[in-house]
Amino acid sequence: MPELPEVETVRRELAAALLGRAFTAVERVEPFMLRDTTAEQLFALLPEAEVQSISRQGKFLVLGLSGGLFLTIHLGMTGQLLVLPLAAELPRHARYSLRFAGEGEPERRLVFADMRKFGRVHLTEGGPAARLEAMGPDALEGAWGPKQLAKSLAGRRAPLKAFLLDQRHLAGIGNIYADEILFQAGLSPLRPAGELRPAEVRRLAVAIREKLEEGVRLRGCSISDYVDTKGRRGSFQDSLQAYGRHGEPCPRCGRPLVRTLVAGRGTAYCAHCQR
DNA sequence: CCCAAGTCCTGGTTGC
DNA sequence: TGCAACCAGGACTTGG
Repeated sequence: MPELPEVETVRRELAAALLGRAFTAVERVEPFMLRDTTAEQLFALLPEAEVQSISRQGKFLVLGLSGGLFLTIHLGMTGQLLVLPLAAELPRHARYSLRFAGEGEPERRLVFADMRKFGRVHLTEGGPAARLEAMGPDALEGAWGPKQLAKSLAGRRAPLKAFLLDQRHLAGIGNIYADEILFQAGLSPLRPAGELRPAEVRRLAVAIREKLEEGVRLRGCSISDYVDTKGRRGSFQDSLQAYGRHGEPCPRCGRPLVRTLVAGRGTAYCAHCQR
């Protein structure tokens, strides 16, 4: 699943491939993907727009284009953003394809492939998609610390894991990294979020940054469909300690990890080490 | 048939 | 009592 580290890996590659280059044509687009825009607008506005910046907030990518345009992209659950030469065939589940080129360069394609239909793209003028405004600070690069974390945790009765998955508090954590962060911090996913003691909040803050940094360093988690813009897998899946490992021994105490459901999501944790 | 899980939406509950 | 904030759960999607 593309979460913060996967999207950050894609962002870095897109920066190398796209910055300073311009879109030349909209080759294909499935209308169901579009938000805040229509296919007609996409066809009319995108060609000749130059890519001036590529940023990320949580799991959203934002391409700043010339003419005050912004392309906001979400990979959904199984979305892949691929940079391909024109000679390559379009992948099976290509949902949209944008041609681009730099001065005197051959055209290439930016292809969004998505087996399912959770991915979205917005073309807006003047700023990124409006829904980003409701999002909390980026969980890795945002300006937050234990103090702010304690503040947003305060009074909440929802399970801790549900809090981590809620993008309005911190942006970028999904199901895989939530399980890994909670294991690292030694905190139960079921703990009411508002009941953490100060020392536990500090442990949580450290674990969030450490696990996301590790994910970026390992170029993401390819446990299912995730690949980078060149189709390469990440390797964080080889370092998983909790996610998907229910029934296997806890890496810390050896007792079997258990599985439960939190916020409708499968959750693996150690009932002994995580309190 | 159930499971996987991103975000959005709805409707019910809580507490000031 | 009224109201906003909060929270749980369903919808959507397709392949294993």
